[in-house]
Amino acid sequence: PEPTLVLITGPTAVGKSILGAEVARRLGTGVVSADARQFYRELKIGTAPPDPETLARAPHHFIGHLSIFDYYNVSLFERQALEVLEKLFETSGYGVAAGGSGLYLDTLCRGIGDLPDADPGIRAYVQDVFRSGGLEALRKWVKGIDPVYYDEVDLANPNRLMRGIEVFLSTGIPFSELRNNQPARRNFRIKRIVLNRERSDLFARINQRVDRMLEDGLVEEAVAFFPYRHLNALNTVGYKELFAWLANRSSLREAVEKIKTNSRRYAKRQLTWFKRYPEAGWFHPDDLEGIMSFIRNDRL
RNA sequence: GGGGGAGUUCCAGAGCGGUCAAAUGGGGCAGACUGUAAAUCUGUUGGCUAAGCCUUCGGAGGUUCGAAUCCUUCCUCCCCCA
Repeated sequence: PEPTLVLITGPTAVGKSILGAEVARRLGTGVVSADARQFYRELKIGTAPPDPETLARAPHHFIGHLSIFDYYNVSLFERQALEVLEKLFETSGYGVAAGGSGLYLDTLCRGIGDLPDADPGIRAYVQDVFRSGGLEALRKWVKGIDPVYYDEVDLANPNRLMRGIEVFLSTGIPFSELRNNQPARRNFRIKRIVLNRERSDLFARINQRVDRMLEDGLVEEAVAFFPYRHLNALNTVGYKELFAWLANRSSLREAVEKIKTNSRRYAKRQLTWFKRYPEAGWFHPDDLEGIMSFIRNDRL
């Protein structure tokens, strides 16, 4: 039979890790984490990685496999994760992917095309142009090298504009031509589970989790990484707000509140993303039995 | 007790006779998203039988064709002198 990839996703703090580990345990397989911040081994508190007990329930992959100094991207993740999944499929016929990074999960399901990795030098150069010339400069540039992309992009979004430019600069081919929108073929079935709970409950959990991180030493962790605050891995909720405080741009109190509201917003953005899968099964994290039967029901 | 200042839409805070359902920011809500993604970006935010109408700018009166904006009075806060 075709192997099955069980995707377990949902907003931050909903309870993905524990449920994902338990589901993997029951299926006799392992967990591929799809959390773009738990990749970094140095970030031990602010990214809320699974605790030892959870990790012990099933083999986990892609948690702390990177350093904050490493370059990484979704495509790298796609290749590596697919490899791990193949092995999991061989032993149990199932694989579990748990995490809240929508783009990473999507890439596992449908691929992301084949483009050269970003060249750090080129990226820095394009960023310089943005810094000095602003959005206008980027727009003009994109319009000149790739009018098709210009008509498609969100012209207010610097990152999107810069990506198009960066790709053109490193390949000489317009981004709009290189981007292929056909989903990749996959040799496994996908069961998508979205975890959710009442919003008031979710938000309360988020707030509590932030308080717990603070007790666990989030501030100390942020202080330690302050010198590296410009690294992409540290442009992360929980750290960037504390960096603002450390740079004297806010009070500690304000920073903590900011962490909470930014986490809530992140959760909302995730929910918006997850709403696009009509085939997904939405469950409360406590409904383990419902989830297991959804996974085992071949007609769904 | 005397003197001065303030009460604005969820919050902060502009407005100081019409162009005000009311700037701006925050928060909320909704959304976008194929290589930075816990990133980045957008929209919306009094109600309705919606190109129109209704109810809002501490309360009550008043002036005016017309008030959040002027007057009277009441209530509540803040500051200074005593």
